Amino acid sequence: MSKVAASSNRPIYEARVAAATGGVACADSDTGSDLEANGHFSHLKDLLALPGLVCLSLETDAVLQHDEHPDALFGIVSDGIVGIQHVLTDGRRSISHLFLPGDIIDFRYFNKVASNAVCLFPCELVLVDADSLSKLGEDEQEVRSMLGHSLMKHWGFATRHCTDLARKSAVEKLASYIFECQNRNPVRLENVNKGSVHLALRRIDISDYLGLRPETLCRAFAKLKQSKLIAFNDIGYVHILNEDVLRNIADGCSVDKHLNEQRAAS
Amino acid sequence: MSKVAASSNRPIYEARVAAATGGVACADSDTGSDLEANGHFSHLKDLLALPGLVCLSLETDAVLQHDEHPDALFGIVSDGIVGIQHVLTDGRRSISHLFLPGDIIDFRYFNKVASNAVCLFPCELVLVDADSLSKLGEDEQEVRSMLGHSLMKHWGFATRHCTDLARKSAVEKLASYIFECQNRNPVRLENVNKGSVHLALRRIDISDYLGLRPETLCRAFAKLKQSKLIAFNDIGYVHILNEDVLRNIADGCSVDKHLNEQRAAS
DNA sequence: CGTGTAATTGAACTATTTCAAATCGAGTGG
DNA sequence: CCACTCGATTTGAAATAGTTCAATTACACG
Repeated sequence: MSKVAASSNRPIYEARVAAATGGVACADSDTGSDLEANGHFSHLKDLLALPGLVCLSLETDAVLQHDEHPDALFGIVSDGIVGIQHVLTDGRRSISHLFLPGDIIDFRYFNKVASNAVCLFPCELVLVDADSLSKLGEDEQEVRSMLGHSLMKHWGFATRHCTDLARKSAVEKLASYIFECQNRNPVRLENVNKGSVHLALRRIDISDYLGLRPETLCRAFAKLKQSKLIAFNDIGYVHILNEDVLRNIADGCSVDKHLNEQRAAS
Repeated sequence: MSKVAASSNRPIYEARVAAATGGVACADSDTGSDLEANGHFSHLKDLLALPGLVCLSLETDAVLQHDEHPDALFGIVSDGIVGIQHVLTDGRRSISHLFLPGDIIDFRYFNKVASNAVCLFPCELVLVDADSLSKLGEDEQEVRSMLGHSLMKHWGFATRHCTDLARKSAVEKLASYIFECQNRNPVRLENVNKGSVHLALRRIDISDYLGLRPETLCRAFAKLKQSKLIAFNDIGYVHILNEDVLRNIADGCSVDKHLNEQRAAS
């Protein structure tokens, strides 16, 4: 369980990285509880304390090569963000799925997807193989059950993301994404400034995730800002000013009506 | 295991319906093998032979009410198509996921999705609960493993569908959908006329699935037809005339270049 | 204080939507 | 068997949201 690379230049996950740098086995203080909170699984600490787990450190844009770790059953994202990226022959890119810290990447059918798992930031992954898993004894069954739940949860994310992509306008997609960040991001810092949501990704990645060009995404941000629904405070964070209206927009309540009202009033 | 309604006016699944009408327990001749082929699971026959399983017959547009069957762990679609449908407050509709005959709908996290499972055709569903499952004895574990695999497969479908929705043009989406039908549809009839693919859904449902308006979908069909890439034979079926080019389009190889070449040549 | 990348803005262009109208097809009743 | 009806599908023309491309600004880093 050696570390290949360390440190991250992002401020957001600093606390987590610091904890993880001490080694995964003793990451049961702070990181552990975050992971647990996200995974709804009480035995994650035991799982991470297993001997012989491989801990991967990957740089931004690194592709997760499953063939290099054929024994790995699943991987837990302990830091960074992994995206499932698909590139059309054309060159057009899209990100279809996100794995945030605490999320589990199930490798069992991974090879069936013609896309790559790409690190959108420097990432830390803990790989779990069947052998290590069997050392858990009677808890192994519970881990496998957790795997199933994790999978179902991610199927839900993917399904919801499809509804975002299918019929929503750029502004609606963005509003929906902001709430997705609010719900999924396990980072505790957001509790400090109430209503402040970390956007997790760079603009370009958000636009790939939402099926928009960066320019369009930028204009969507501008519209929400002009309409006084959100404000930018720190870099990478947005402050939700009117959660009700923003949620209506995310749910597809004739966006423009709301936006035009707001903009006319200002 | 009583049948509420029977018969379907669609020609496609006639064989299956006929087999299933004899009762699920004895559907191990034809239907069983189809289901098996789709589910990659060799014990489905044993599973379907379990006593006490609930067999649901649902009409078109019926919503699958999971609360009415709280004990059900999962359901196997034995006939018809179930779609996960989401309606925006606006009224805009989208279908984010499809369950075809042989597919397994996992109920464990079903309530976490704010969408409805809607029958897009008259459907037959076999519900499996934990009690019945435990009667399988040592095979139970294998069934649970199969559940995991099914889930992973469907996560893959959802992920791929996201890439279709995100950046592809109407024509590309349609081409992609045609191949999805070719791959996923377990109906054997398509083997009879080589190259003939059953489109599974009505135009309106395909358009909901692809995030397009019916008019746009229709124009996409027209373009593929004009370009001599597909032809319509029987109703609901398309014949693929140039699989290579169609696949290039589906993979996003600058559609219009291809289409314009083809149309110029005609 | 330059340098390079990411983010933003503007203006022309294009694909998709929208709305309205026509056509098709299955089922119904005479 | 044919006319009729209702819903699904198709076609057309105008409107619009998003893309494209080019240029500018902002920002982190050495």
